[in-house]
Amino acid sequence: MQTQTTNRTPICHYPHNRAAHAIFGAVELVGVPLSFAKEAEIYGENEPAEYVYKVLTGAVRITRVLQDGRRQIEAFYFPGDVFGLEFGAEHTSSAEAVSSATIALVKRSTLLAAATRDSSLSNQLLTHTARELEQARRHAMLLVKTAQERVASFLIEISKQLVGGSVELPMSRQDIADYLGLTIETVSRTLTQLQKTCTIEFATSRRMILRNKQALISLNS
Amino acid sequence: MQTQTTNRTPICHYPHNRAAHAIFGAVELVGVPLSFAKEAEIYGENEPAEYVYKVLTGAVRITRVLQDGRRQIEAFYFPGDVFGLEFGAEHTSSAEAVSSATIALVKRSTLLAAATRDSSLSNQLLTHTARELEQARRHAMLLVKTAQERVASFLIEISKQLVGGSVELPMSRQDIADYLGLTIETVSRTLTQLQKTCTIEFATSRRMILRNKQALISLNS
DNA sequence: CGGAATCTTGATTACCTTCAAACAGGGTGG
DNA sequence: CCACCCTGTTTGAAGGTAATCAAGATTCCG
Repeated sequence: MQTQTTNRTPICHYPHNRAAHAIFGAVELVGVPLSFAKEAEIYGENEPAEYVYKVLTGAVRITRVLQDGRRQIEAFYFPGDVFGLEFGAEHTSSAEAVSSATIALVKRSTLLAAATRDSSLSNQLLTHTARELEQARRHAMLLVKTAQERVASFLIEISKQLVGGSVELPMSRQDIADYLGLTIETVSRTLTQLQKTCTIEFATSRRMILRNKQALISLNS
Repeated sequence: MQTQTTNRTPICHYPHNRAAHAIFGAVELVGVPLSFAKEAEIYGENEPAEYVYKVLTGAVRITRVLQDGRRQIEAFYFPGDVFGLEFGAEHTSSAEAVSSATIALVKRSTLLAAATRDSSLSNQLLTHTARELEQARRHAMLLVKTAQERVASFLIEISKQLVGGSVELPMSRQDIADYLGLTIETVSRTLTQLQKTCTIEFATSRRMILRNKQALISLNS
C-alpha cells in the first residue's frame, strides 16, 4: 500500500555512478532486489554488516542517533548509488528508505573476497570509499555555515542529483533539517525566504523549481 | 629556531596505528623524513597529490578554507598516523604542521602500484580510508552539538590520543575553535567553565589535567 | 468530508558570536 | 634585571541567529 502510494512519484533518470556500477557488476546479486516501504529500516546501527546495497529506485538515508534522541542524517543515496559498505564487523549507522525503494544486495564477504583476487575491483572499492570520505567532509563543512548557506548548499546538491527543471524532493522537511543540523522551523522559514526573493518556487511542498540558481550558488558562501 | 623552541615540548609516546604502519612498511620512503616548522604548509589545496605522509613526531592538521576566509579543521594527526592519501589527482584540503613536526613520505604512485600487486596492502589502504571516513562522520556529529558537548568530546578524543595524566595540547585555541566550528572566545569560556567545575585543570594554557573524566563523558551527550 | 500528519508562521528565549579590552607568558633589547 | 612588545588567551557587554514553544494552514488519505 505504502509502496504504491509513493510509486506515484515520477521516476527520475539519474546520472549513473560508474564506480558503483562496476562494484556491483563484479559479483552476483543476492536474490532479487528487495522492496522497502517508506520509512522502513534497511539495516540498523550495530547490526552485523553482512551486505552491500545499491539503490535501484527511490531514496535512502543513513542516520545516527545521539543518546538524547537527536538524529543526524549523514547522507542521502539515490538510484545508482552504493551504500552500506563498511569494514568493521558492524554497521556504525542505520539506513532507512526515505521513499519506497528497491534495492539490490551483494554479500559483503563475497565482494571483499573477490576484491583480493581482482585488483581492479579492489581499486573501485577504494575509490568508492574515498568518494564517501570526500562527501562526509563536505557535509561537515556545511554544518558550520549559517542556516541560509546550509539550505542553499543542500538545494544545489540535491538539484545536481535529480535531473530536470523541477525537482521532486523525496525527503521531508524533518529529513532536510536533520541533514543540515537545523530545526524543521528554520528550514521552513529559510525556504520561504528564498521563495520571497524568487530564488526558488514550490509547486507543492515537495516539488521545487529553481528560479535563480546563480543566487543560490552565491548564498552557498 | 622555531623548531628548537617547540622541541622543548615533551615527546609523548603514542599508541601506534597498526594499519598505518603496515602501509608504510610496504614501499620505500622517499628520502629522509622531512622536518616542518610550526605552522609550515605540508601541502596545499589543489596541489597535485603526489605523496602520502606519516607523522613521526609533532602534530598535523588538515584544513579547508571557505570563500569568506572561515577556516575549518577537518582532522588532527599525531605520531603514527598516515595522512594525505587521496584518490583524485589533487589534494582537496591542505595540511599544515601544528607544532614542529617530522614526517615520512612515500610516493602515492608507488604505493598505489604496489597495491595492485599486493592485495593485503590494498586491503590496508581500504581499511585506512574507511577509518578516516568513520572519523569524518563522527566529526560531523560533533558539529551539531552544543558548545559544551563539542568541547567535552574534543577533550575526550584528544586525551585518548595523548597518553599520560596530563595532556599537552599541541594546538592553539584557534585551532580547537576551527575544529569544533566555534569561536575562540566560546572555546575559552567553555574551558574556563569546565575548570570552575573541577572537571579539568590547566597548569598552563596548553597543559591540561583531566580531573573528572566521567563528567566529561556525560557532557559528551 | 474529516482526521492526521506535515508544513508554515509568529513570539519569545537561549546560546553563541561579535566587538572590545584586559591579562599572561615569552622573548628581546636597553 | 627590568621594561617593553608581541602573541595568545581570557573576560566582559551587547547583539544576532537559530531554537523553542505555540498555534494556524495545508496536504494527504481514508
